[in-house]
Amino acid sequence: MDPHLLRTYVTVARLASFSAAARELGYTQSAVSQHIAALEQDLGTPLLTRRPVAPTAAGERLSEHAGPLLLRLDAARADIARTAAAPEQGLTLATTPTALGPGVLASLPAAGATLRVLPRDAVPAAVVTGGADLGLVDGLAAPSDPLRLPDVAPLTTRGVAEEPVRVLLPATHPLAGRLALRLGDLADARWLDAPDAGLPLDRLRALNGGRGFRPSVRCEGTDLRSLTALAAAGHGLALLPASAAVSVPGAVAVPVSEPRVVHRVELVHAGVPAGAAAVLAAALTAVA
Amino acid sequence: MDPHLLRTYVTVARLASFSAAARELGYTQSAVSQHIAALEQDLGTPLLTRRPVAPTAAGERLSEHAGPLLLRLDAARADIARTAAAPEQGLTLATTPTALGPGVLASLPAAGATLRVLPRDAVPAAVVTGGADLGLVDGLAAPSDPLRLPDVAPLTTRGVAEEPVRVLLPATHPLAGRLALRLGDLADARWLDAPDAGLPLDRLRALNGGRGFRPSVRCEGTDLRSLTALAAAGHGLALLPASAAVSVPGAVAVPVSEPRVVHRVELVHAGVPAGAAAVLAAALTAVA
DNA sequence: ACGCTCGATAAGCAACACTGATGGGGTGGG
DNA sequence: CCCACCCCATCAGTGTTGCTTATCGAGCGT
Repeated sequence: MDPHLLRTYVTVARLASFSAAARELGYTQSAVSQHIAALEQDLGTPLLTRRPVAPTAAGERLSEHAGPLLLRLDAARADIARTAAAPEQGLTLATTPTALGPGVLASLPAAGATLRVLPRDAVPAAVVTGGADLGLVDGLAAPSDPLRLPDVAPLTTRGVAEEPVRVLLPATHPLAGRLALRLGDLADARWLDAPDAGLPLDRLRALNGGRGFRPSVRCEGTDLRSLTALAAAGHGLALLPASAAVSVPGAVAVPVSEPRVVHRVELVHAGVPAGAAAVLAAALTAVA
Repeated sequence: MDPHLLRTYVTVARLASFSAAARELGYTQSAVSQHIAALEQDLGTPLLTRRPVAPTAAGERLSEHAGPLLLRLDAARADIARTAAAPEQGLTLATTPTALGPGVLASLPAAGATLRVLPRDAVPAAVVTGGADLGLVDGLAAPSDPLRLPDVAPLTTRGVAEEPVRVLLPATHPLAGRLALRLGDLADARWLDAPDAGLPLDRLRALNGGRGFRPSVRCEGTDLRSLTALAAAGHGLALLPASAAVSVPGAVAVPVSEPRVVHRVELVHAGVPAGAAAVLAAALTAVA
């Protein structure tokens, strides 16, 4: 289970082609073929069907493991590089789009920081691999409960902000006039599925006992404006933090009364922040 | 970052000796020396001080990463072996000592299953590496909230049981006569530290805002009887699930009223349980 | 001062990991 | 229908790697 073999396996699986993977990795096709053969011999089972190239059941399992494994490997390497030498360059902050509430925005420095808006899972990854000094992740949680994060590497988190959530409904929706809504009443509606933009549909489904919250349009990317436009056009409902759920023409944002969940933002960093990162971290947590 | 190099690094760090690690791994001392040198060159920084052999700061970081990394590697290998061929042998159930409540015990089959009582962290590890078909882990949680588990590999969990917790106090303790106690009132007392037996002192401290709950005697191993004996002898307090906190002579178990936490037991398994494992899983979850 | 142990280093050798070339199987165009 | 093409598997060749044995210098206890 050499990491190199793992890396070629994932690219082959992704591109569904030995030759294309070889080109991308800078190997010959022969080498890639031998890599896969070595992996299959090591694990004692075929991982890919040839012609067409597709993962077998065992290969599916490996695909699921290989990503986090390689990520953790990079995280370890980055962590060590970080402790070995802290060059302290320009500060970068990775964040999900919905984590940028008013409190956070207020405490950003006027200049000198770069912001990377990423999908939800990519934020911890960026922080552990050194792609960002600090990260902001958000999610739904019971009040004052911590978020559940993938522990790709040792991370420390601190709560930064909590705010109520609202449902974004088209103005024509029968419940659009309500002052507050229970999520359970909307379980049978169609919901927008936008995992990159921080809309955790599976999380809602879990809160509801695994039922309901069927997805309508799936929306990839991290742009919130498109999402609200979709909701206004009646393509599905969306659950957003109060500050992000602005009422645009054609849509209204109604507070959620039940269950008692809040939109929570957490600051995540690897190790102990130093220099400019420490200043920003202090400013961000002072809001809370 | 070859896994082999990682493995030799962790054994060298653990044994604090190149030669001893070489003996344990079946290499020559020279090979181990070259392994470490290769790692250090790859990462561009010294990892160990020689004479005496001890990890540097970078080495400490690596130690923290290497364990989960190797565990996940084993988990991937075991997972693939599992999907490739399901031999379905004798069923083994890994469990923490305090997870074995009355409900769980009642639904165990009369024979044919083996039980492995392990420290808390070892249970998920055993399940993902195939050392056990099912696992039972326990911990403190808000009612009906899931536990926080290390995600060494994709695991599925299901709640099995919840029960109130009690504090085990020596009979001579000033609060021993109370009908119920608030944990906050006991933050300044000395507590038994028994991580293997499922007494999460750090978790209590976190609930209390990071303060208090100083450890007294540290008790390694998974034996609950020793723990209650220690508590009865006045060496420190212990927080246990109601069914485990039997009142022995010299000690009383008092319910906890605040904060509202329960002792929760979860069934954990990798993939979809089949055969005898599925039967046991169904029996266990039927209790909940 | 001596002997012992520990880790680093040098040299040798076998196994490995690539490359380039070749072959067989499937597919689409002429 | 057959040929040309693309794909992956396999083979032989070669430079590199990874391990071993052997030797050395340094610290430590006697």
